[in-house]
Amino acid sequence: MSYKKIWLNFNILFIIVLLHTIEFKNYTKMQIPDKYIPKNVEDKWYDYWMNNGYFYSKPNEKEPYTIVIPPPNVTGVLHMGHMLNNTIQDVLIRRARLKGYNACWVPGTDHASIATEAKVVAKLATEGIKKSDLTREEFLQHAWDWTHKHGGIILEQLKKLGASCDWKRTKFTMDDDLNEAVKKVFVDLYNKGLIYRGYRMVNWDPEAKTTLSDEEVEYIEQQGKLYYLKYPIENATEFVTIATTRPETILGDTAICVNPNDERFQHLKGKKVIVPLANRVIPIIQDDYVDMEFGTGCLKITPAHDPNDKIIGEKHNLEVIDIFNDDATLNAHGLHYQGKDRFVVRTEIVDELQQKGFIHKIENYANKVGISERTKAIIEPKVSVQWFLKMEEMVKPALNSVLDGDIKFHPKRFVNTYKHWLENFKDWNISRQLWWGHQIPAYFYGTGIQDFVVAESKESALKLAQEKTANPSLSLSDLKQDNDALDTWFSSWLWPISVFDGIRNPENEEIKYYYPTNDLVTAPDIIFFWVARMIFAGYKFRNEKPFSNVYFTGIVRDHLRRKMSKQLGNSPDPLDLIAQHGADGVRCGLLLSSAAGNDLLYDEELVKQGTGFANKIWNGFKLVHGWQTDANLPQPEAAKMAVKWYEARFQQVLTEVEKSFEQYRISEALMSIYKLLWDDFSSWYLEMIKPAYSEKMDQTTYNASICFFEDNLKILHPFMPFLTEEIWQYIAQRTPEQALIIAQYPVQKPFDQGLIDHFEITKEIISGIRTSRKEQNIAFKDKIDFYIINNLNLSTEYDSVVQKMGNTNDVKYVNEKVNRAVSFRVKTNEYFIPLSANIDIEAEKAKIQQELIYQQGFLKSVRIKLNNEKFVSSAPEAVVANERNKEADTLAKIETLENSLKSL
RNA sequence: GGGCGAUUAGCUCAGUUGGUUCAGAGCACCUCGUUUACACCGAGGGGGUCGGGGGUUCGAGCCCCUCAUCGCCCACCA
Repeated sequence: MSYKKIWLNFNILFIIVLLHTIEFKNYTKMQIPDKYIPKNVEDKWYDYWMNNGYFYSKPNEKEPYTIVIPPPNVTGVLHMGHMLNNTIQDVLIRRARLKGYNACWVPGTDHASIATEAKVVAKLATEGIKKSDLTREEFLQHAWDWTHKHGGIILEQLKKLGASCDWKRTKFTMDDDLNEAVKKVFVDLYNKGLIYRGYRMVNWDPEAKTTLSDEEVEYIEQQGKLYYLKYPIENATEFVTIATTRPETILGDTAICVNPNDERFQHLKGKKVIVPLANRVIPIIQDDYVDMEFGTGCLKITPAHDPNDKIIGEKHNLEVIDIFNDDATLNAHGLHYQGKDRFVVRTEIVDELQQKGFIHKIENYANKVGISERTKAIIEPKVSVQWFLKMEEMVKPALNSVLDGDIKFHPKRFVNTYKHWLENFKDWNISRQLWWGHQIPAYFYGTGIQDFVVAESKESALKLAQEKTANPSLSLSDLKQDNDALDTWFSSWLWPISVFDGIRNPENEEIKYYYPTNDLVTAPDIIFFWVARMIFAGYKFRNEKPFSNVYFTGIVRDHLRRKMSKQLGNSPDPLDLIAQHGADGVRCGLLLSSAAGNDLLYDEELVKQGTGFANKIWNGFKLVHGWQTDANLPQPEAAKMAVKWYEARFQQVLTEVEKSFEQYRISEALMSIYKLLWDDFSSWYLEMIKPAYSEKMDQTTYNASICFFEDNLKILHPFMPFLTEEIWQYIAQRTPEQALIIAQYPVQKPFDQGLIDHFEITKEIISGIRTSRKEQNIAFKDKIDFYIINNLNLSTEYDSVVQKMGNTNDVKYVNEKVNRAVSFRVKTNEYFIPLSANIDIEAEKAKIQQELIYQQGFLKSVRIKLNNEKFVSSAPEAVVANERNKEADTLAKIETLENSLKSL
């Protein structure tokens, strides 16, 4: 044969082999990728879920499980807080879906009145357009354009995370139907006398030029100064010295106040002082509000710009002089400072006062100053006519439901915060001098403060106005709708009801089916803004709670405990993170360390742990998937035990997971599953049943393993939806009805605790073998002999497991110690591994000696307890019996050890 | 100023009505190891007087008092 022929034959042979291989593979199982690469599969499965409509929900015969999303700002972008929050919601929803509930997660966005308006104003400013140059309609057109351009991006981002929202239900708080709900509620509350118009001290944001609710004001400490000013007493040469942090407001002063009990100022009674610079004459009044200890004991009263001064002013019928324009520049009352900003004026007026000798002294002084949550502008207290909602009667049911536990907070401690706030709640200022929002449905027909009617439409307003004025000739053009918009929260407090159209159509099928919702997942910083108000609304408009559980997430911080923020640049871009590590990894990473209400210290290591976990599971699947079976093979003893054990262990963990979820300990649930799959399933179960290299597996074990794998995937799916669906679909060809996302969650069954306990002992024995191997430098691949002195008469059914996992020959039972062997003890049984080489007797002795010392010490501590009469007489019987058992066990163990020592 | 919460291993945290060896988990760390699923691995290991002090109890990480430190929320001291 020539070389050419040989070469040709070789080629032919090669081709035949190759063809055979290809045919063989097609014939058996799907080829699976060697690595799990999230970005290759995540979009595929999300589209699959969407296309098959698994996220969609409509009322049916099943029990509903409902969550309404905390609607993010419509033009917002996803940040780490959203990621955490929505991951938790998705876990809850997916789990409910698997458990057979009709799971409904309603997504949507909030118009975020002040935040969005500020963005639009800023955007217009870059184009050289001022808000004040536009009509309301023109401005709103810009706002809508902006909303359409940026709105909903955040919802698209949530899809990348795997959020299984019912997207057909997506709502926006300014949708027409939601707007109607807001109007209806406003009119209703007005007609019941709960909404009123009042002239009150409110928080004024000079930047956004609107009022704010008390909750929208944050207080920050500021290093300021305390100015001591001298006011000349009328017709005298004397001065009265007052202390103030805001010298510019002297121009609005309408009195000086002292405490009536203050001896120092008795002679001033009935006198008057002259306001420096303004040269107005104002009275000296007395009120015990004044703290005699603070400052000079004299207080200047500026009713227009200080809430307390306002109260005193009302009490003493003082004049109110407002010195500011809407942008906090001074108005005509500001004399020659008119038109200048309040802080500029502060500096200048101090100079002038100094020059003119009105300043006694200036001290450094730290005080708190209120700033706008949104614009960060310093709040100016100001009196103006605004709309208010009476809260008094709303509070009671809302407080009771939480105190009674009808609505549960997780963690519980937020109940205190909630209670304290509700007990001190003042009427809610609901009007805003903004355009972007729900316009107040009040219509003015005159200029008087009460010349208005409230109605859902202009047409019905007209009728009311005609009746009220007894003027039938009043026409639509005589009516002018209130310019103000409502506080954002006045629409979002209806969210759990309005998304199901429960305000306009209280009897509709959807609201009756889905309401009350089950769980609310949100950040604690909006407990007052939103959570409390939804509870108010629930009882007010449905006479029922809006949800049963509130899960408060923590704040996502970096590893230095700094809050993640754009400004600091310490927040990773969530989408980059997902692209890089996969949604499952990110979800896992976020959940692994986020107990409810605890802040989460984000660390990329956690995400890596998540991806590592995904990889581990994938590899386990590769192993199982690669096994070839032989129906004629009997099931090995070790595999039989492994199957029985894993069945029980799985059930045990399933129970743990249920319990964790009941308590909303979601990270704990994930950790239980993590350990089950990594330690129990991969490190123990799979190793126990794994056939030797190139050998086949029996059908029984194989089938059981596939079942276990499927059950594992089911319980993991809520946490890692993409990976689990991917593997699920590789395990078998599935129809859309058989997708994992809608599979049936494993059913809880009783399990054999004794079996698990016994296996724990077996693990200890195997661990003992491994330790001995290590100490003696015996490689794992070398098979060893193994002997037991079985004092406990443990059953031998686990011997096969020991043999396999310890790589030993048949386990041999003996009555006497084995010579030339190392030994270890589990419970009171003793185990021996004979050595071919000489053993180090001294080392062995030392080891036993050490164990002996520990046991003797332990015995001593047990006996101290048992010899204590008071312990024996007052401790519960079970506890005492336990101590006696410990004593007996320890004695037996000590005996064993002493014998060993002797025999050496 | 008032209230709430925290302080446990190098880090992040569990520890459920005081009682089984209760001082734990994950990560990190150290040692050894390619036994073909996985080095994103396996086996083994070290590490904490549970913030300090006092008290109650037969028994305290857990209950009480007190001090210290940190965090959060609320509040009109000019």
